[in-house]
Amino acid sequence: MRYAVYISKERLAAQSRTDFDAFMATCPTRQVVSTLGDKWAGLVVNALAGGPKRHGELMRRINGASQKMLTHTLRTLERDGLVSRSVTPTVPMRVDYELTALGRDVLPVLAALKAWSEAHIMEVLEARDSYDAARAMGETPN
Amino acid sequence: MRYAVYISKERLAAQSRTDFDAFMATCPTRQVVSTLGDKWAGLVVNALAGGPKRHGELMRRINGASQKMLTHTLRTLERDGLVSRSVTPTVPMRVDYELTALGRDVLPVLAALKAWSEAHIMEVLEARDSYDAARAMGETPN
DNA sequence: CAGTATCCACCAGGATACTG
DNA sequence: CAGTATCCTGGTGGATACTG
Repeated sequence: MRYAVYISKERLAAQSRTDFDAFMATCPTRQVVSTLGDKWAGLVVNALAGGPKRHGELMRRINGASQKMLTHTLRTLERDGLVSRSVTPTVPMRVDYELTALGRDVLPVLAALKAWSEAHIMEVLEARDSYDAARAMGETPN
Repeated sequence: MRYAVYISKERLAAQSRTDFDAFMATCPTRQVVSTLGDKWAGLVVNALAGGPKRHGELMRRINGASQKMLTHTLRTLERDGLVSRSVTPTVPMRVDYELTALGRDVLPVLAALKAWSEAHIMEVLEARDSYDAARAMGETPN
């Protein structure tokens, strides 16, 4: 997910429902997944589920994200209307990020994704192991 | 979603639950999303929801995917145990792809994602519009 | 028909250094 | 503190041509 295929909402509204399957470029699901699927977005949204957080808090909480990517992820989420950004112009400045109503609305979906992943990750990993093992030796899938 | 960060299931099992939030590299959700989020995977799984399909059928159905990416997507899904591949060695050969039990199990999650996307895509697009409009003119977020 | 092989463009994302 | 700027890499994914 990672293609910036943005179409106008006018054009989208003009499309028939069946076109969604035919042309993925304009598929709403892909547009959403391309944001939510990007490496850190899910983590950030989850981190913000507990309430507003400052930039630094998120940095410490996410662990592994560079400021660049954290900032970029926050910008994308803000642009998509899932997160709001509020600046307090003190010195040093203070910036708080918070989920919008739309952002809070995604939480259940993310939770469902997370629940499924945790419930089935072992099966997936085992499938990978046996698949890889089969190729490793001379093509004997057993 | 797109980083091949694969860890052994032994190592995963050894981790405490809290580590999942701290180190995304081993986060089950990310592992699953990195497969499902990749450009065509969702479309393919959805296309297979209606029953087994041949390679050519999928090509025509997905519309826009190159054979390379379709094949690659199918291989990844097969490796992850979501799709099974069966070859009939006739001339010309015939290959059928089918969702496994695990694959069918993801459908509800995908459906939830799709439902949310279609329900809220307009809000997202509008948010993008006003965000972009605000930057376009001299920084007047209104 | 169902792939594989090769070449190539693009951009996500990391590292590092600097600013208001 | 919260960013921006720059450089650099590796992987994704498209186009095209070829094979069993």
